[in-house]
Amino acid sequence: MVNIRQVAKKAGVSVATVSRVLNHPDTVSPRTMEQVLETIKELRYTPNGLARSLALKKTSTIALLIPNILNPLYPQVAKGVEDVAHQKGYNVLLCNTEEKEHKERDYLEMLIEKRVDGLILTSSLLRKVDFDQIKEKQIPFVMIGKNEGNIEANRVFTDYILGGYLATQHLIEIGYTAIAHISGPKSQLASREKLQGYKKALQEANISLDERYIVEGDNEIEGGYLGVKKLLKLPEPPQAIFAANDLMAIGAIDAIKSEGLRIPEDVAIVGFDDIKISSLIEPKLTTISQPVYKMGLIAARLLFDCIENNLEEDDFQQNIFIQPKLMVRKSCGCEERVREIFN
Amino acid sequence: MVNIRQVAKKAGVSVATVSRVLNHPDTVSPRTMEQVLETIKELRYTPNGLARSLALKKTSTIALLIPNILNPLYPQVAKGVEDVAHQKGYNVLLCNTEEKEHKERDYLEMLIEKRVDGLILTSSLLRKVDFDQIKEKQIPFVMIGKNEGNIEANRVFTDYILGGYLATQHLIEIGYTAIAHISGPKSQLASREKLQGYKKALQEANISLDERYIVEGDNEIEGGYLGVKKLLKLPEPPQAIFAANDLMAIGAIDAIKSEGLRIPEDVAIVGFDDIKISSLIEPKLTTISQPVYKMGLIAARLLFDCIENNLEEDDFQQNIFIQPKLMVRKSCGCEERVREIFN
DNA sequence: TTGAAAGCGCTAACAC
DNA sequence: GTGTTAGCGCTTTCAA
Repeated sequence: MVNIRQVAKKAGVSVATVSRVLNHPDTVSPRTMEQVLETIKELRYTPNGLARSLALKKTSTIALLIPNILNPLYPQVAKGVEDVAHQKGYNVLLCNTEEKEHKERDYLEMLIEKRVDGLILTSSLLRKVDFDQIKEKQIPFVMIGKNEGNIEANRVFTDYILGGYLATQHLIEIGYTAIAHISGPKSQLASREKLQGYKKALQEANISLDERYIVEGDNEIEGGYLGVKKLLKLPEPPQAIFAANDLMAIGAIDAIKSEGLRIPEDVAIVGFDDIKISSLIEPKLTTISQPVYKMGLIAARLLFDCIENNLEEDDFQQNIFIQPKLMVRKSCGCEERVREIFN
Repeated sequence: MVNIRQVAKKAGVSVATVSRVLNHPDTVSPRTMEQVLETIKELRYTPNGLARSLALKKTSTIALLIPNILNPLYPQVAKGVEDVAHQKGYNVLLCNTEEKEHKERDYLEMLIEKRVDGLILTSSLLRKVDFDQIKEKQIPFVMIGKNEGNIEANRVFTDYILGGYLATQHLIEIGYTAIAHISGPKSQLASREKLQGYKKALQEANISLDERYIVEGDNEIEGGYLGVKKLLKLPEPPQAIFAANDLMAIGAIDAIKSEGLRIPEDVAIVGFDDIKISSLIEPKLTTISQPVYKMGLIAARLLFDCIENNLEEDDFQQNIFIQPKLMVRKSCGCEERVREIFN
């Protein structure tokens, strides 16, 4: 591939001049400018970004680590990040960690070697040592979602305790008392927080906790399906279920239907995430919404703030809190209940 | 950040030796090896991949261009690509082109500058000149899906004409004659091919084509919704609809329900893609399946073949054809019809 | 087995 | 305005 020297030679100028034409057009005479530009076109010269990055110590590349690209939540985050990155002239390296700590760490290593300008970590499983490494290498990073160990970092997150609380409380308000919870993997902080919110709501309403009503899922459709199958086998099956994410809620709905039961008449469901499909399935899913696309945007902007202003990590440490919101639709049986009350 | 020279100095060896330890461990004495490894750890040295890539003319990075990450089809492709890339020790740059030709071209430019080792293009809008550029720069690439102009390339694709044909033919077999089609943007080859398959099936069955039965959508849920609204206003609304993708089919179902009509009794629906959600909505969607995850895998493997064997583009030009498959579920009314026949 | 040194292609400080 | 040149951090050839 043709390089800057060949361009310089053919244009009858120095490499510095060619470089100037590309990077500081205003410092070069119109005449030379034109000449150089022309030979660039003639030779089909494409500057070598590696060399450029090496000299500049800047790659114009950031990385986005997500646990599972097949969960519709994350493409939304990715789009948010990508949108602002592209606008800023950056590329984004996509790393799908599959919720494997070692894979995430693997990636981290590769990314440091590649000298990415910044990192966005979602639902990270990394530990303090890993973050110490990132900080030592002075790589700006932003986290989406909280994680174990309460790492100091710029962070965009929603309060899952509150979310879990809101979901459960809504079911309680409607009038249910036998409320089950299909949680995500307990190994994840997010799952435990949602569970905590669930418990808090029950407690506040003086509903005693039945441990059999809490089943652990995998945050996938299948997990919701299996969870319901388990719950319905109980001597006293629940009247309502709070699923820790929409995917599991969808699986739950599928399972409930397969048992010949109706939603919400026989079993009410509330999900979490408000993925697009949730408002399109039958019955439309009542769920807790978190604006993930926006979270991606915000995280990326935060990251670029760090990158561009060369902020020390400790300077500004922002924790941006995103409020989860209850989206009332059909699956919770809210309407039926209201009708009942007013008739 | 600490560099190879500092490691060499502290370890009391030359930079060449440090480099050897990292890249050709077998050519170095155990003693030196150990020493170097130790100082590497001590100094927390992470090799600079940029410099390495510059010297090696190899970045261990490939790029994946997709039109719309929010369409569940593409995360599947991305996962396929990412899975094999990661296994090969490569990173993947994700580029969301939003079906904008200029954005795709923009990206291409950036990617060439970054000297990616290879490219995977899905549903590309690029033209011959762009591909000429890629070829001239000798960047291996694989295309997923056909595109305008019939570019010579390694390619993994499904026959959309056949897919459209299969979908329509199935509706005809069931007994429908008033069959509408909600197409994707006609500007896209894929949309036109599906339409072509639709027409072919009608023609074969001697059903005359009614142009009012063909409406153009946007491949999004909304497009399907709007399409149905338009179709149902016709003096003789269709009994069945073939939607060019599942997203539009889902929108269509929503619209049909909102009109108080039943599926498939009043209007039958067939989609295209078989995204995961299709088997979970009510009624379960009959659709044409293309194994996109596998297509991603295959495309990536093909790409790495080119990269690793340094194949000339013209050498081996593979066109891998993936068979679309009809998935019969509920939305087409197939069962009802069968029951009718046997009663 | 190891070291010296020439490149990889670019940027920017410095000199003219 | 423009050219010369010293890096940026690595790999690899060649010689020892």
